[in-house]
Amino acid sequence: MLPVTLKQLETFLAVAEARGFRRASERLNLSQSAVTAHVQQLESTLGVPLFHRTTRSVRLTDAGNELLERANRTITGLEDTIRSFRDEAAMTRGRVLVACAPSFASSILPPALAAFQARHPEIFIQVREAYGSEILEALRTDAVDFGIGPLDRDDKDIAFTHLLSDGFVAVINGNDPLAKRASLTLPDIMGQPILAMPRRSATRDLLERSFERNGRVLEPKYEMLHHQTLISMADAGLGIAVLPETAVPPAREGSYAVIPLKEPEMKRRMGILMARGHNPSPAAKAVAGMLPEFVTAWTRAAA
Amino acid sequence: MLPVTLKQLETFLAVAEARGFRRASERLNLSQSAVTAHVQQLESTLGVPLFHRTTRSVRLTDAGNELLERANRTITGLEDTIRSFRDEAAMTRGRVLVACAPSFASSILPPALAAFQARHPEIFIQVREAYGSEILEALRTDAVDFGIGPLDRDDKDIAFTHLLSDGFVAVINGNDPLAKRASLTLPDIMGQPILAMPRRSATRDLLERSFERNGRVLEPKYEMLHHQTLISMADAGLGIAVLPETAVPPAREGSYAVIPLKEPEMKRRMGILMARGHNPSPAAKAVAGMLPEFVTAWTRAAA
DNA sequence: GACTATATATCAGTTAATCAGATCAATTGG
DNA sequence: CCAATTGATCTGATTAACTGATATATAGTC
Repeated sequence: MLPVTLKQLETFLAVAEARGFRRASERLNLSQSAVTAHVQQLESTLGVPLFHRTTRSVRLTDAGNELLERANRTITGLEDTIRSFRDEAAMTRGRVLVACAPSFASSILPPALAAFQARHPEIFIQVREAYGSEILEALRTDAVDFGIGPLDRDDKDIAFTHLLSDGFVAVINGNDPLAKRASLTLPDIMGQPILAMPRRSATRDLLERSFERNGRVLEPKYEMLHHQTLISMADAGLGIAVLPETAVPPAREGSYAVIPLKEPEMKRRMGILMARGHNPSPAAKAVAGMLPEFVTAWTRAAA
Repeated sequence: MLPVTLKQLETFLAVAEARGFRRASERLNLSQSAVTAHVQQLESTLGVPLFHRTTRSVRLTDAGNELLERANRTITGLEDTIRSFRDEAAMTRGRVLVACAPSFASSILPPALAAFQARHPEIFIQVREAYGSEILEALRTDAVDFGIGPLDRDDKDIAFTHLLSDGFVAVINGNDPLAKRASLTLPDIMGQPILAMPRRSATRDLLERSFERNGRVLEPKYEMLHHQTLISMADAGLGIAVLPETAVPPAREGSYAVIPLKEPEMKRRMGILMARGHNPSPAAKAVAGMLPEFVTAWTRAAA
């Protein structure tokens, strides 16, 4: 353990600058005796006198001059460090990495990020679109600060904060006979060509399991990576796209129909995923913390 | 005043290296609760979490990694500083500047310096030969650590430590009638050609004042800068050299005679001169401190 | 599933360090 | 010569720091 304290060094610097113990004590809001004690402690641990003192003048010794330089560097360095970390805490600095499920990334996240960036332009936010398993992997390796996605199964390494329960919708060409229905069931669409997400995605998994529970096998006609592609294909009358509702922009007049899929209930719980024991930075905490508000705003707008 | 302490930083470093609060506490000879407290204080003042903690693992956050670097630099820098000053205190480093009267510099000082350098080869000692007034000037401007010379008059800015009382001797050619005398008085030599030091020297001053008190004026035949020159000239029969006894090497067989000048007593008190309020470095203190021993050795040898 | 071992967090009590205030000695300027 | 100022020193009181016991959580084991 180091035999000096920062107080001693700061006192020393103050005495050197103020050229007097008494003046230094006033500047430090300390008693003069404390200043004397600190300097004496320093001199004793270093084994070298630091000041030539008479009652009328205080001058640095050669050793004192050397310490002045070194101590100044140390103290200002520490001040810089503290300031830098406080900036990060005040979120005028820092970076946040998020792994986000594609549906959320394309719907609710953008306005939330825009609002955050408007208030904290210095924070660098990086979003990576990822499927459920990739999100968990990224969390486990500390590659991201937190994830946004579905909770597959309870994982004791992952803390889950619920954001919304996401239903599924069917997207169909406006002229399709089914387009007029207020809601659809799985049997309604089983005969139709299905446009689905690729196998790796959690959405696809959920859909597949629902088919299996109803004694069918999901055999998509097309398998597309991007939601927008699926929607465009459904709009073109190529089939029925089955997508999480968050992934589908509200239908414009005279275009495709968006119809909720009911029976069986296929809900996936979307939320914030964080590695248990992961201590989020202030910026990460702030980003995650503002999400619920934008979720409710989005659900209100969709209704 | 800085809101962090070195203890906190050291504890943080220990936890980071030991990857655990408990192991760190053992390494620091501290209780685990103290370690926890220190880290929490750091996190609180910086506003940023430093560790991801589970009961099983302690990992640095991004902020923690940054602090690790900075704190390491700070701590090792301070350790270097302390080591450097301790080296100076242990006199394996340092420099000493001395202003010394010529007589002392040519007689007692050399063996003393040799002995000191043998024990402390790393200390750089610089000796400047100087007359009394020059020594005082050097002391007042902090140009030297201490001086060795005569004390002209009491000066409240100068602290004096007595080393020896230096008498005067006459140096005469061995065949001179006066050479057989056991001692001489001022009237004995007043008729003779005098070989004396230049006007600026304290020795010359003292001699001049003694002549004046006896109603005479000192009119030296030759005025030489170096003691050895005066001695050689006296040896050659050119006159009587009047010198402080410390300035004259013991006479060799068959050469010039060295005869004490008595009546009037002309003694000058030689000693260590130090600016009052000047805090000598350990090395300077050591050099000054070993002088008395060599003074007694010299006077014993001369007797 | 219960149990053990191990980890950090928390709290209360004690200890040690720190500081303020008064006093002293030394020095300077009026 | 006196008043004012400065640094050193001492003592009592306050504050901060540390320890030890306890609580809580988790991973591994039988």
